[in-house]
Amino acid sequence: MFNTDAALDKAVRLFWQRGYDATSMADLVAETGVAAASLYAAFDNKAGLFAAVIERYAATFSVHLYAPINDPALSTFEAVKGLLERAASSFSEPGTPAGCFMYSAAAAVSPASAAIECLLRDKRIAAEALLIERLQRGAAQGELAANADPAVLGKFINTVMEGMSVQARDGATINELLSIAKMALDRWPAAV
Amino acid sequence: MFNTDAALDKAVRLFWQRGYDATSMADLVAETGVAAASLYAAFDNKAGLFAAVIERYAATFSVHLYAPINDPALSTFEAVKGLLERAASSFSEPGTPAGCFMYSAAAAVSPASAAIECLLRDKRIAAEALLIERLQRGAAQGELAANADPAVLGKFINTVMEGMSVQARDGATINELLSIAKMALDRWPAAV
DNA sequence: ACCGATAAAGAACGATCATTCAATAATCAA
DNA sequence: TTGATTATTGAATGATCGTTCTTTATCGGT
Repeated sequence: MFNTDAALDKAVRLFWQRGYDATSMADLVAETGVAAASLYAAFDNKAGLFAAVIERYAATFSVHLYAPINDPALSTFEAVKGLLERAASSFSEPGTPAGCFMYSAAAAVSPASAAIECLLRDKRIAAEALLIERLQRGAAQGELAANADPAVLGKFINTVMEGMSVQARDGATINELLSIAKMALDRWPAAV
Repeated sequence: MFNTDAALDKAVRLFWQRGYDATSMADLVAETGVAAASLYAAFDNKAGLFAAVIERYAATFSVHLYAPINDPALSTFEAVKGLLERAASSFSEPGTPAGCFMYSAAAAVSPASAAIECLLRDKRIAAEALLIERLQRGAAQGELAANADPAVLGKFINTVMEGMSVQARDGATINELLSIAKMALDRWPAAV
C-alpha cells in the first residue's frame, strides 16, 4: 500500500484549510499524489478518509496541545497556562493553517455531512471534558478557590481557546493570542 | 419583483446553518420558493446573494447584538456586559441556528470562495474595532484602570464571544453561556 | 382591449462532484 | 520463471453544482 500517514498528513492540511465540504476528492488526489481509487480502497469513502484525518490530527497535533493537561508534574494553573500558551503558538504557527482543525474543519456543513460534524463535535466535547476533569482533580487537591466551579472554569477556558482559533484565522499574531491567554488567566480562581 | 427581504430572511437561515459552500442554489430555491433565474436577476450570482444575506443579517441581528455598544446611556462596563449577555441569549436562541452567522457561515471555504471569506472577515474585524473604540472612549473618560489596554481588552471580549458561538453550536445552553460571559467580566479593570 | 416592458420560471448548459469499474503494474510464494 | 494475489490507476459513472437561455406570465400606460 501507499504511505497512508504521508497521505493523511497532506489531507490534514487540506481539510484544515478548506473544511470538509469545500475539499474535493480531486483536491485530495492532487495534493497527496494518490489516485482516487487507491484512497477509496484504503478509506472506503470521503467520510472514512476524513475520520482517519481526524485521528491523524489528534495524534500529531492535539496530543502536543493537550500535553500540559496530562503532565502530572505541573500544577493545575501551570497546566492550563501551558495549554493556552500552546494554543497561542500552534494556532498562529506559520507552517500550518491558522487556528485549530477541530474547531474549523466542519464548522458549518450540509445535512448530508451531519455525521461528519458530529465526529468533530464529539472530539471537542471530549477535549473539554478532559480539561474539566483536570480542573476537578486540582479542586480536590485544594488548588482552586472554594467557590470555584471546575465545570464552568473549564468551559470558560475552552471557550477562550475556541475564540483564539477564530482570531488566528482572522490573522491574529502569536503575541496578540498570548495577550488574550494572559487575560483569560487573570480570571484564575486561585485558592487563598 | 418578489419580496427580496423575505427571501433573504430564508437565505440567512440556510447560510447560517450550513455555511457558504455547503448551501446550494437548489437549497436556496427550495427554501425561498423563488426560481433560480429570479434570484440571479436580483443578486447576479451566489456570491452576490451571499453579500446581500450578510447585510440582511447585519441589519436584523447584528444591530440588536451590538446595540449596548452604541447606547450612550450605558457605562462602558454595562455596555460590554450587555453585549455578552445578548450574545449568550441570541447564540442559543431556539428560533435561529446556533451561534453567530458572522463567525460560522464561512469558517473554512475553498480558494474559489476566498472573496466570500474576506467579506465576513472584514465584518468581524470591523465589529471588533467598534468594540475597541467603545473601550477607548471609556478609558478616555476614566472608566478603566490606568494600566488597562483597550485594544487587548476588546480583543479578549471579542475572542470570548467567538468562542461562545462555537459553544452554542456544540449545544451549550443559555445558562452555560451566561456563566462564561460572567467569568469573562470578572476582574474587570475598573478605575480605582 | 391592447401593447411594450418587466418579472418569473422550466428546462437545459458545461463543469465538477463523489464514486466505481476495468485494466495494468507490482509483489511474492512456489 | 510462473501464477495467483494484491496494489494502483485512468477512464467512465450518474448526480449535483452554479449559471444561463428561452419561454411564459404579469403588469402599467394608453
